Amino acid sequence: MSDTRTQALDDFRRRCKERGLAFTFQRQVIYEAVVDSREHPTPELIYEQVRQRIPSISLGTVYKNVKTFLDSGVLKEVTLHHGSLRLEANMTQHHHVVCSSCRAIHDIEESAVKPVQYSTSEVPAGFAIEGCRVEFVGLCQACQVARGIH
Amino acid sequence: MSDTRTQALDDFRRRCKERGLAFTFQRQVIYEAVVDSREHPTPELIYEQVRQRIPSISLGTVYKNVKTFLDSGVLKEVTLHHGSLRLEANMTQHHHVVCSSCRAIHDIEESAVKPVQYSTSEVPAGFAIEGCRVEFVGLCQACQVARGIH
DNA sequence: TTGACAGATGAGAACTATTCCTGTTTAATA
DNA sequence: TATTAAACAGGAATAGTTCTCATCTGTCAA
Repeated sequence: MSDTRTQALDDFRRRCKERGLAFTFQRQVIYEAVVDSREHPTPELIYEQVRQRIPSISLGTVYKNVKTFLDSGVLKEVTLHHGSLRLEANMTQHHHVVCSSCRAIHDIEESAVKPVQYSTSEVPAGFAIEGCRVEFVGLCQACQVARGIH
Repeated sequence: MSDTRTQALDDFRRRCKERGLAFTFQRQVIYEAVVDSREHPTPELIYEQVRQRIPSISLGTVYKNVKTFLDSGVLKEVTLHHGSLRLEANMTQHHHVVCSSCRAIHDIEESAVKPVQYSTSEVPAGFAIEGCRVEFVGLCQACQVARGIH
C-alpha cells in the first residue's frame, strides 16, 4: 500500500472520529472506492467495486453511507441538480444562480459574465470544448431567513 | 393574449413544422407551461400546470413530449447531470469538463481557470453567492470517434 | 374536402434509482 | 469484557421515468 494511500486512510479515520462517525470496514472500503475511481462514480458503481472486496455488502449500506458522507462533508456531489429533470425554454446561451438549499434556479444573461479564461493544460487530450456554463452557488434570501441568517 | 405570447406560439408552431413534429394542442400547452414558468420546472410540475388546462392529459404524454422537445432542440435541460447521483472525494475547489454524450466528468484544477468576473445586476436581491462552478461542455475523444468526427 | 396512415394520446404496467424498515451484528467506551 | 448506540444486510416501499398497446388525430396527397 502506498504512502499516500495510507495517509489518505489515516485522514479518513481521523475525519470519521472528528464527526462522531464509527469507523467500520464497510465505510473504509466505500470511501476508498470513491477515492480510487477517477470517474465520479454513482452509488451503483461504488457498490460493484465494493462487492469485490466485501461480497456481503448491501446496496442500502452503500446508499446510507454515501448519504452520511455527504451530510458530514467527507464526500461531495458533483452537481446540485441530480434527481429530477429540470427544463428551460430559454435557448440562448446563459448562466445560472442556484440555491444550494432549495435548489431554486435563476437565469443570468450571458452578457453579465465575462468570458471565462482558462488554460487548456488540464483538458483531456482530444476533448472538443463546445461551451462553458457558469453556475453561481449560494443561498437565496428565503433560505437565509429560514436558517436565521437574516 | 399578448403579442409576445402570440409570437412565441407562432414560433413554436413553425419550429414543430421544421422538425417534422405534429402540432397538437397538448404539445402547445406543454411548451407554454415551460415558457411561462420562471422556475425551470420538472416534468411533474409541468404536468400539474398542464392539467389545469387539459385535465385528461397523462403524465406519460408530458414525459414523451418533453423528451421529443429535448431531442429536437425545442427545449433544453438545465444540467447534464440529472439522473443518478455522482460523487467526488476531491474536496478542494475545482471545476469540471463534461462530455455531453457519455457524461464522463473530468476535473480541472481551480488554478487553471481565472476567477470569473460578473456583474451582480442580475443576481436576485438578497442572494448570497458562496462560490462559482465552471463546467466546460463538449465531446470527449471517444465520443467524437464514435460519431465519425475523427 | 376527404381518406389513409404515420404519428400522438391515455392508461397503466414495468423499470431504475433511492429510501425506509426491521431484526441482527458490531464498534466505541467505560 | 459488558453495555449500548450505531451500523449492517435484506427486503419492502416510494419516486421518477420509460415502455406497451389500443385508440385517436393531424398531415398530406388525391
